[in-house]
Amino acid sequence: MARPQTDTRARLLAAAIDTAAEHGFSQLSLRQLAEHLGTSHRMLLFHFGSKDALLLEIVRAVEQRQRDAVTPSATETHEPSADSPAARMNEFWDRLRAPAMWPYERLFFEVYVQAMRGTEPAVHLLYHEVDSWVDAMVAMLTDVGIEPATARVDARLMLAVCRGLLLDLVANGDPAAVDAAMRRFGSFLFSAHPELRPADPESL
Amino acid sequence: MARPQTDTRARLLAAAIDTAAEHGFSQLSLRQLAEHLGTSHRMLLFHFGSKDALLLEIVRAVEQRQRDAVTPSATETHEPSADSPAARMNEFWDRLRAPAMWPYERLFFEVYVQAMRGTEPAVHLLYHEVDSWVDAMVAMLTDVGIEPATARVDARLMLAVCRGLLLDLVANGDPAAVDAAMRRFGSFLFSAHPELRPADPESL
DNA sequence: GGGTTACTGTACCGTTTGGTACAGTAATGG
DNA sequence: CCATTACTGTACCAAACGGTACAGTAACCC
Repeated sequence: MARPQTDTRARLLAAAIDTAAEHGFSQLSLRQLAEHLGTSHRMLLFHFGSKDALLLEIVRAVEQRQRDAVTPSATETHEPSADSPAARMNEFWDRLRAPAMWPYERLFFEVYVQAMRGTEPAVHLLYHEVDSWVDAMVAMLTDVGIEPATARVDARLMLAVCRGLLLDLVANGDPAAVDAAMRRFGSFLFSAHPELRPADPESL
Repeated sequence: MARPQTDTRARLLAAAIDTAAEHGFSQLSLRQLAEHLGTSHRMLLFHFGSKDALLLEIVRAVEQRQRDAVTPSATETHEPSADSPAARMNEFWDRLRAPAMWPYERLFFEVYVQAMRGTEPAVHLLYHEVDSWVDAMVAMLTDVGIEPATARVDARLMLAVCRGLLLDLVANGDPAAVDAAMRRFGSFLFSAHPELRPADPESL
């Protein structure tokens, strides 16, 4: 047993992220985490060096997930605006609101709140957080013909709507009410930009 | 010295809320808090019984602040729709986005995140949280003539916009960008409800 | 076979945590 | 004057925390 080197470490990290998503990030202790993972806190310190180093890797994973959520996946054939704007936004929202994502959204908000307090491992999340989301949404909106100046404001607003509705959803668990509010926002957006309106208005 | 009974307690609680708003809620320890308050953790336990009891009182105070923020203050003469809808919404947002409120909004989000995890003293926040906001905004919107069915969806969306933009604001501190997004949302809302549009479009 | 590398368990360290025991002080009410 | 009430400081407790020391064990390479 001299080979693996970083194999167990990667397995532990993936399991640690899931555990943090499921049971909480801010109150996490190495001993509790190790118990969930079927190991000892001694092993976590061996593989990650310190608690902060482990938390930092979790934060980086959350950061990566946020980027992946907003960036069109590289596996798909990427033809610019293959689908209608409405279809792309619906798909985007459907991915975010899926119940399977709730633990990871809770994890995101937990890290975000710690980051806004300046707590050390979490603060790295904020470095490009809002900017990268806004940039990605601006790209999505300009891609379909909205002038950049307007797109930037619309993108920031849409980001806020997504975050606010997710905050509602993960705490209250009422998808129908949240979906209705998102559809309403879609209709606002398409009223302001009639050129984006889908042929079939029911798809909103 | 037999009189006061609850005087010091009230003073300590008010100071504890400010300290939690300024320095954080979730990582708070009785000893650190006592040091900020110029007393000892022994005193906090004497006046509040336990840490959880103290945190619960802070949570209740956060709850109260949220209700006060959304309910028109009782000190003002309360004539229905004395001001235009646009003016009332502007006033509402101005109150929320004031830098002096940032610590208390951070405190709110911190408690909210703990509540969505089910953490014990914080969870009381959620019991009537979204409902009371939505109800108050529904009242504001129906008050100016919007049919209740639409008002409920609009209110939930507006709540999400406020929360999302505040989350952006308290973490990134860019009032201009956030204000622009809120104005954009206002224009969306007033396009959907032309009867609410103010006489002076510049007031948006 | 021997040394190196990768990993693991046990046992411990100092510190901080929420909470308690207990003695003491100071003012009021009878 | 004395008992009660309201409060405060000191000193302690067991538990949990992050982190370390050290002695192993098991697989691989030479």
